Amino acid sequence: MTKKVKITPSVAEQALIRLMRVGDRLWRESDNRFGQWGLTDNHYNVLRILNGASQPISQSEIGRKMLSSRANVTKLVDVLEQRKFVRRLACGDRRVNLVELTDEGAKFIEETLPVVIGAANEEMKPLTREEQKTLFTLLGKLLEE
Amino acid sequence: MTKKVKITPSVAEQALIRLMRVGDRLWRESDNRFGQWGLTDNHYNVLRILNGASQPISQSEIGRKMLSSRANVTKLVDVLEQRKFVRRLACGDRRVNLVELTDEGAKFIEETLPVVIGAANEEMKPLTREEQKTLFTLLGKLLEE
DNA sequence: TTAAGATAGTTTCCCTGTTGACAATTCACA
DNA sequence: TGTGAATTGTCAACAGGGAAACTATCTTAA
Repeated sequence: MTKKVKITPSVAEQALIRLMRVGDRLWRESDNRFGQWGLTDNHYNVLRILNGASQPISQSEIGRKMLSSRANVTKLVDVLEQRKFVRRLACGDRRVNLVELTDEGAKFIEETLPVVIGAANEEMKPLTREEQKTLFTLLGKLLEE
Repeated sequence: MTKKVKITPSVAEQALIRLMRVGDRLWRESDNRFGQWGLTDNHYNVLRILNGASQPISQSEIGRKMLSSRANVTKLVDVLEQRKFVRRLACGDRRVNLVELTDEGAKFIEETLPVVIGAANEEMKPLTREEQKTLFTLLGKLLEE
């Protein structure tokens, strides 16, 4: 038996580890779910962002909103465009591509939404509505710097 | 302007989205931190698991504890062994490799621990100790099936 | 006006992790 | 006892995402 390091984790660390664990599990399950439609979680994320935006937005803006590299946004939009869920528009600034949700993309979101919502509710079922709210606000505090 | 889908997210969904966001951020920061020592978060994870185990444990056991595929555990242990942080032992069952932390591995953990702990505390600073505890228990409820 | 710097998107290369196939070994049970 | 099923670790192939280099374009300031 070799030497071991005695570690007594603080509350902060324990909470942090669980956060990472839960997050990891959610990302996996989410990715599985979207795989069923030949997409990644991140692909869907782009669709949701575009659906939520009041106007077409640039790729770099998308990248900023989802913490993804510009390079990756290019790829994501590529496949979404190939699937006709999304359209690239030229605009005044010739460096930028504005991206817009197509009707087909909106239809896709509409059709898949029940599944996504159902999964989320199922996921959070172990918590009461009140607990979900506290969780929400606690996470909010962590998110703002 | 194309058609949009009207979405009014439930509390469950909102909490879930924040969970994924926070988790994602923590994994990124964590990976950055360990990159400084030429390791991945997951490499370090293996070390911590071995340090916490009372005896050498098999690779598949490691994989189970960290939700990683057997194939990946092979690679992780490969580099840790190359770095002399870890040792593979034969055992009764000739299919399995028992893995054990070396003294050098323990030393590495000991030296890097302050940084890791400091980062965790910094991360959770926006929450009071009480809030950290509630967060911890709420996540616990989500983790057990 | 023009030259230096900033910004957007793409491409290429690399790293990490998963899946599936495989060989070696062990287990279950007829 | 012996045969089919399960388990363990490894390898090859593949997919997703990041970083850096590159081009095109725009902005700023002299």
